[in-house]
Amino acid sequence: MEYTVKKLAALAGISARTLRYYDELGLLKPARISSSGYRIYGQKEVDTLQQILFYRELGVELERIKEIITSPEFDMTSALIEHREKLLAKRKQLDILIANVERTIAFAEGRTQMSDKEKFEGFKQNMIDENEKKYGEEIRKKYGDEKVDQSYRQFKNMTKEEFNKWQELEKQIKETLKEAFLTGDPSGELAQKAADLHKQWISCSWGSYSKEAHAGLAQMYVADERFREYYDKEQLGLAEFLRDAILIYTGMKEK
Amino acid sequence: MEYTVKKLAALAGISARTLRYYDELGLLKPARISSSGYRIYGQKEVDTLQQILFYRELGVELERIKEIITSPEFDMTSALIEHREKLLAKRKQLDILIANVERTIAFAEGRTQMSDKEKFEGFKQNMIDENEKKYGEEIRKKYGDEKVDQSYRQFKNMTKEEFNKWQELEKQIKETLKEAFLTGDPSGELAQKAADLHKQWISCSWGSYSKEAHAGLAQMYVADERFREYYDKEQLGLAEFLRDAILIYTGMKEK
DNA sequence: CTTGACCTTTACGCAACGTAAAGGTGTAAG
DNA sequence: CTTACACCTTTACGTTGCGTAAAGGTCAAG
Repeated sequence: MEYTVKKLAALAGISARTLRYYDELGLLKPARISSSGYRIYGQKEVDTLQQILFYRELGVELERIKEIITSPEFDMTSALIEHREKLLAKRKQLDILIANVERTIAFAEGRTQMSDKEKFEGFKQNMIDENEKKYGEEIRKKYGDEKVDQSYRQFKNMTKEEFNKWQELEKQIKETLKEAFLTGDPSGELAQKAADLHKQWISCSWGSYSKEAHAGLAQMYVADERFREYYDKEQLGLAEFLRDAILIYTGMKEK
Repeated sequence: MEYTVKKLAALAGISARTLRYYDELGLLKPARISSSGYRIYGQKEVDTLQQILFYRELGVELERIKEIITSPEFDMTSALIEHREKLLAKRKQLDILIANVERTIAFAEGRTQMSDKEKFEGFKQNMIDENEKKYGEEIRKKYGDEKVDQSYRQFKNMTKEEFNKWQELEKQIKETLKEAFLTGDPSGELAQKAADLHKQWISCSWGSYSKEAHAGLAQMYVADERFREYYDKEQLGLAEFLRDAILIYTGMKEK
């Protein structure tokens, strides 16, 4: 299939000017020029344009895109896989923004508290990592946490001490779990310690404890993406690892 | 709390230049100017900036944003609700793009066919609404859901039938629960039906079932915000209501 | 053979800042 | 006390990714 500027533009949902501009930059040259000077694009150009638009969507500058796709090491398939990852990350950021707007609505209606910092959650691009690295926990402690904790405690109707213990346990579980994950053995000492910490953790919020409930929740950690993501975003496979550790801990699984 | 340019910029994840530019445009004026000529922002400005960034995120021009937020009919809460809708629409578009990149990967590997038109699905902006109106659920079913479901199924290692049942149950639980919520009685017939559906639901992903596990999970529904939000975003208090219904269903609570 | 929808190049315009330049301010440490 | 340094100010020009004319050539249909 061959396309003129207007036709390719219509197909891709961009303007003809954009295509001429891309030609001018040397980013996307037409396959050939017709006898009357018209730009004619072919199959290869269609695919390249798709790549360009993926990069553009992700906020890459046109000059940089040119460098990337004209590089001899450029591989279509691995580029696509990278696009996928980046798009998923973008979606996560969007999810944070949506959570933000929902929280802000609740705040406007007086249903909850909200710190100034929380009001801008999800806007920052890669600032997320930067902030974490630069200031570590400090900023969060200073502005956000006390208020946030307050509202969480309300829901969990815990005392401040109970809540602190709960939070501390959560941190310990994650740390122990990540360390245990490196051993690869869910029946090992570290993994079993994580499972024990996890038992204490759920005992905090449930009044009681039972092996069955614990094992059941472990299953849920893998089955339900709300939980799975929470652990897997730290380390892929961590949710599954925790499940196995708990199943062994509760005696629901051998070895 | 009062902020200088740099501090507010850091809070919101933008540059100081941007704040000065917004001042220049008359989009966001500081609350006052210090004796030495410094811009000082207050609480009101923080909230306005949040609004501005929501609009900016949605691609609205600064001049237009100025018109909107300085309009006498401007209502914060309804604006936020609109933001939420737009952001959800944006997420839908992103989902289409993600489905596109996944399809393109499959195409590059020769696992499927793909038309030129399909290669640009998800790039176009307002095409979203058009697509929704024109094809309704069809496109999503065809491209989006199937791929998404596939990856979920992998993690849950369910067959397609099991997965469909699981999804169907989830929908029924929500519907029944919302209806039951209106009666206000967690021991009533509808609420108990929801609890029973919920039992079936967890039986799908856990191999087994126990009352203790079920009751434990119910506690977690209120204690853990990951779960709580899932139900409370439908209707505030729904998570708590479900917990009570399940506790009664499992005989862990009287009345 | 004319009309209208396409195509061409050239060129200026614009939004939303980034990036210096040149200078004043605030405060903590030597 | 002053010196350093991180902040603040205004002014002003630069950049990216196009939009939008202007002035003209091309092509298929009626």
